[in-house]
Amino acid sequence: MAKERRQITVLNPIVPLSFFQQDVLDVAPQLLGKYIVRKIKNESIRHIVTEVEAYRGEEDLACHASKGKTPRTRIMYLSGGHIYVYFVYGMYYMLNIVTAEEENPQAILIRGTNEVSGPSRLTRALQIDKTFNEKKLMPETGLWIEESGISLPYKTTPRIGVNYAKEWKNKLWRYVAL
DNA sequence: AGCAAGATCGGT
DNA sequence: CCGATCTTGCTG
Repeated sequence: MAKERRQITVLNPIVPLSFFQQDVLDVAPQLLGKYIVRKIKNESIRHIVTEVEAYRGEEDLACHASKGKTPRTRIMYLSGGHIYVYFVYGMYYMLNIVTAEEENPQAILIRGTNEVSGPSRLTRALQIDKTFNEKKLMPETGLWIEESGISLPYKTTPRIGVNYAKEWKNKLWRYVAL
């Protein structure tokens, strides 16, 4: 007689797209401690988000949308939960999550996890490139966010690499888990 | 069509 | 501190 086996696979709840459809300054700190999950073939890579930055609207000179709606920035005008990936310095992919409602251009740059430090290292580790651009955070995409039940304490600092952004460079919109 | 700058990283 | 490397948006 076969031994009875119960499959006790405790799944972390998937964070719904609606979570991202609120102001970026509310969403960004809440993202710390959550899992970012990347499924490649049969393997699921799970990192804990530890560092993010908020980019908020056309008036924010550090935000790409400060140039208005262009071929590149139109992704930021989609509803929260869309994925915005862009290419910089000729070699690096940056992963962002769009927030807020449609036509309100905001996004969160994911800068680091418990496994990697630096936004480009993250996309390298999770094998994320421009093919994810404009897709949504969901299992079908191969990239999504899961609840962890943990809310990490954090500090805020100015955003990195945006010294061109006049007074906006001083906004404390970088959130780093302690 | 040409140009300057960029939400970075790794090596001096 | 500096170079790599190429997309993007702006200028003309």
